[in-house]
Amino acid sequence: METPHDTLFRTLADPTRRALFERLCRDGEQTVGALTAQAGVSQPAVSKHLAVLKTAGLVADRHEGRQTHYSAQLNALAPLIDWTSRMAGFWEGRFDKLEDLLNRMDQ
Amino acid sequence: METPHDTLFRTLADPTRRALFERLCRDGEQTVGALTAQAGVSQPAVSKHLAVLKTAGLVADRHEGRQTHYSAQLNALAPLIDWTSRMAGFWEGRFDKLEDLLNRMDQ
DNA sequence: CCAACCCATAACCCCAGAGTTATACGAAAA
DNA sequence: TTTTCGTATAACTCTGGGGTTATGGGTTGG
Repeated sequence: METPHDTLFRTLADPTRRALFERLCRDGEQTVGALTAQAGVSQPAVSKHLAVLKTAGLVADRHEGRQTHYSAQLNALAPLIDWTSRMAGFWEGRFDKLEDLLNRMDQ
Repeated sequence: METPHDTLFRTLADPTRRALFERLCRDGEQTVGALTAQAGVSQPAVSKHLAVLKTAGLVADRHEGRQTHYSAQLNALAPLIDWTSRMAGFWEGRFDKLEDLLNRMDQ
């Protein structure tokens, strides 16, 4: 069986795929064509990556006529945050960890 | 060129390797033998994974006699936190995001 | 209806990398 | 010194999965 962490890390490990997800986070909903234009790989490759992202719950698709719009689903990152927090929790106290996060976000 | 995010995600994508890192976070410093005993793979495989983790800065090694002790380096997770925060930042305001993180840590 | 278009799927190639066994190397023990 | 132990490296195999081109399946426009 594959845990949510397995799925997330594996899905985000590929640079091309992660770039697609980042773009959807940055620029919002995009069509496959728009994504392909900047992906640096062929359209079928983009479609496959989007399918993987969808399976992982990281994106959602919306069909409109003959084009498909994809959008990022930020909730799917929750297991990643959980995992990081847990790893951090093994080390330092809760408040230290929080402080770190806040400082990091401030800069 | 490979960004810190690339390295981190790629390194943590493998379940066996991530399990090794998690164990080092949980139980602290461990010898290769101790890690091998629970890894479910051969000792050379464990050594290779540890080498990859070391290259990524996720672990440090300490030689004592004929055994090598490995320990987790939590600082190396910083780019992962940065990345997650940045993705979250594209979506919601800073306070909403913070609230989410706090809620998540509370449970 | 037919053509052009957008996207998904099929079929295939190729290689990075995770696993193995065998072996080399340094340190402790005999 | 010789042997045994702990770990790293070498050499190799093999599978997963990311890339490609070709094609299918709806959808819009002429």
